[in-house]
Amino acid sequence: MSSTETLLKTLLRNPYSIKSISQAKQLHAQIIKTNTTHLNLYHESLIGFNAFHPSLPSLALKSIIRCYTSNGLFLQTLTAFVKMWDSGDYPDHNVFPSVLKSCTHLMDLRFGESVHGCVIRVGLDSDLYTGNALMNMYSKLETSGGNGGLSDVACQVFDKMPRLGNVVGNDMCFEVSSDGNMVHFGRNLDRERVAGGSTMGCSMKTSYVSPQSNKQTGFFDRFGGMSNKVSRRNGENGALLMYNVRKVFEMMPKKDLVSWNTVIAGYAQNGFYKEALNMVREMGSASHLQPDSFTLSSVLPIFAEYVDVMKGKEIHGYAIRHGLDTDVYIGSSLIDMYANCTRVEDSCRVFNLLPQPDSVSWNSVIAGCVQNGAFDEGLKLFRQMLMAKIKPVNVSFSSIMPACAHLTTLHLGKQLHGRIIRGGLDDNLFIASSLVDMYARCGNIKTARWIFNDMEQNDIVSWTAMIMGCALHGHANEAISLFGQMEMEGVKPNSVAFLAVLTACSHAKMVEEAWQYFNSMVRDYGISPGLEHYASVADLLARAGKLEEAYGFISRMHIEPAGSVWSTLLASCRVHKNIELAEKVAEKIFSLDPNNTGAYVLLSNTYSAAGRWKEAAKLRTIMRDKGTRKKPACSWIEVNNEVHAFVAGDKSHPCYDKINEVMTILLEVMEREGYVVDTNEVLHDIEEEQKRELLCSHSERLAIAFGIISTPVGSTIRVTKNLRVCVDCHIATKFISKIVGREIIVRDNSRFHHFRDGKCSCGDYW
DNA sequence: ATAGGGTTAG
Repeated sequence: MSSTETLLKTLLRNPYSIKSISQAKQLHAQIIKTNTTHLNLYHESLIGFNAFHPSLPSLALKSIIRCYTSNGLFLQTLTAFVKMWDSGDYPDHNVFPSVLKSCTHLMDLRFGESVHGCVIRVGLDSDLYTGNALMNMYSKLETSGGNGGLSDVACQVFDKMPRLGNVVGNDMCFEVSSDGNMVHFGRNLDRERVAGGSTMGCSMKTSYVSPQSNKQTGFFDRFGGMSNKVSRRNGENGALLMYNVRKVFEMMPKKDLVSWNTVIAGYAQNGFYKEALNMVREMGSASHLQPDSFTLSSVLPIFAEYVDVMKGKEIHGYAIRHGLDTDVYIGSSLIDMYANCTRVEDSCRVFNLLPQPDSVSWNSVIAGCVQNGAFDEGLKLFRQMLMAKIKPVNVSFSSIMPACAHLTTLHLGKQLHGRIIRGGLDDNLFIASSLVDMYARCGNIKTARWIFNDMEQNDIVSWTAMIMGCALHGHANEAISLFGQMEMEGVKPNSVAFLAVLTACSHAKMVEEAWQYFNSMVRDYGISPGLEHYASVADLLARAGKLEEAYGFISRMHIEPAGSVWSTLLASCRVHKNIELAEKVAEKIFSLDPNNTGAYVLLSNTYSAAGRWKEAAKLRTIMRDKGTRKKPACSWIEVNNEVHAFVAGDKSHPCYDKINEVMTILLEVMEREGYVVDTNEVLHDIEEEQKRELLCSHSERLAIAFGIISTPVGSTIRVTKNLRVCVDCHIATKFISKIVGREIIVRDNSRFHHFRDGKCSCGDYW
């Protein structure tokens, strides 16, 4: 504490040292000028001080209230307000906006309603600033439920706090409908009508001191209040929602741009999109006011959610014409809107044009990239953000973590986790869920489970992350058991959760169980299956060898099957060498997508596998004529933060000689132990020895061989492939894992095969 | 006194 502050405190503690109002005013001015960290202390002192100088308190309290609010000391604001009210002094138009703002931040609707009562009583209900603050409060705190205004969660917080005294026998001012909702307010209502209801008023006899005065922030983040755009999107069912905002608005004799913007934002945030847009129009016609940056950044999220890029662009154009396109608020909304419309490049363009991107702009563009699958770009931007000295916040971590999860870069994820813990952010629901997902996807199920168990509440997202992690890594039984536990704990599965459990079934060849879940989803939960659910079941049937059944299932889908759904069946036709069906399926794919090169290759390989070289060659000719090229199968492994990628027959790696040496030795041992190269699947027009060589230089095997020579003995080898693992490689890797005594994890886009001691976690179900 | 960004998807 500085010497000035000490002096001030001493003066305040010795009220007799102050002799006149003017001296007091000087002191007071000094308090406001001084650093406000210890405002709390000053306030306490001031209260004592007031007792000796009864003429002073109102003056001091009035300015200190504004001071508290502008420094985020919202509870102190309310305490001071109560003191002021108690002292019988009327607050003025400077006080109410601050007090109402504090109520809004503390999510205390009931206190706010009381304050509204005071506003009316004092006769300030026509004050512009006060009205605006009132509308803001109602639009943020009122929910559609009939519980008198507070959401369940908010009630829990609220009930723990000391309340104001009961309101009995005052001349206040709310009319209450039978369901407890306030439907009208006004002055001088008949006392009798108010008495029996659940009315709140403003006889503030008790003081308002919360035990939580040290922890004033955090409500919003923890309970997803107004900082969460999803949680308040409940406009469909809330007839009463926005009623009071509207009412205040209509009663305001003077409205300015802020008033309009507040109502528009209220409508937009509560899901009344049509009304919000109508108000923008009305604002122009009725008041000749032009939309400003506030208006636009309230409206843009509507088009983001509607995925209406044309309307979004209109706004963008308007912003440019009015020189508002470099505004960070509009910029962030535009970034989000474009990203939501899957136009990440446009998001980046907007971002790059911002002269001074702030934390939210950075987080918007990072989230935009990650949500559209541009993981590397997201990570790059995250690093740039750190270099720009922008401190990562909650949102930053939960936005970037999925990038680590999908790239399975465990070391990066762990680094971020470290930062999260050091920042004390690990109890955030979003962050914890994203961590569970990251660890689970990286195969670190134990750590995922540990974080999962440590969470205060497990919602559908964290459950699903857990289930999906188990499913992808072949722990089907654990996934299914988790799903059961989730249902038992009353967490209702959604379509993503069902997808996760179906994936688990699919990975373990559990056909019966899959049907059960598929049917239960429709029957018990009324969720209609999406493309992914169909794809998952079809994939399961096909891999299980029930090819005809899979064909029938896909044919009977009630939505158009995408090429990808047919493709998994085609891949299985190849594995099971069913040419007739493969031809039928390929036909379907070509009718949907004539240039699907993957299908040409698969069909051609199916012919090869069955020894029908002519047809295979014919297809390759067609492909060549069409000029289409399949993206080559590619595998990669990360060693020391460096990615080493391989394609089949790849001799370009600097360590190729070593790799080749290892593979030759391995092949010898493998064949001695019973491995037979399945040469059937390769082209017929090359020598047998060449076939062997070709097979033994699959991209997966090159990557594994490199892993063997470049990573510590005993450590896990992690390889990723951009296509499905092939059968021959699968068998070979089982041998390799046993011979070198290492765990090998091969990921083929969607599933992880854990090879250990000659076995694979998937039970040879490829 | 008003506005923008986040977790699960074979």
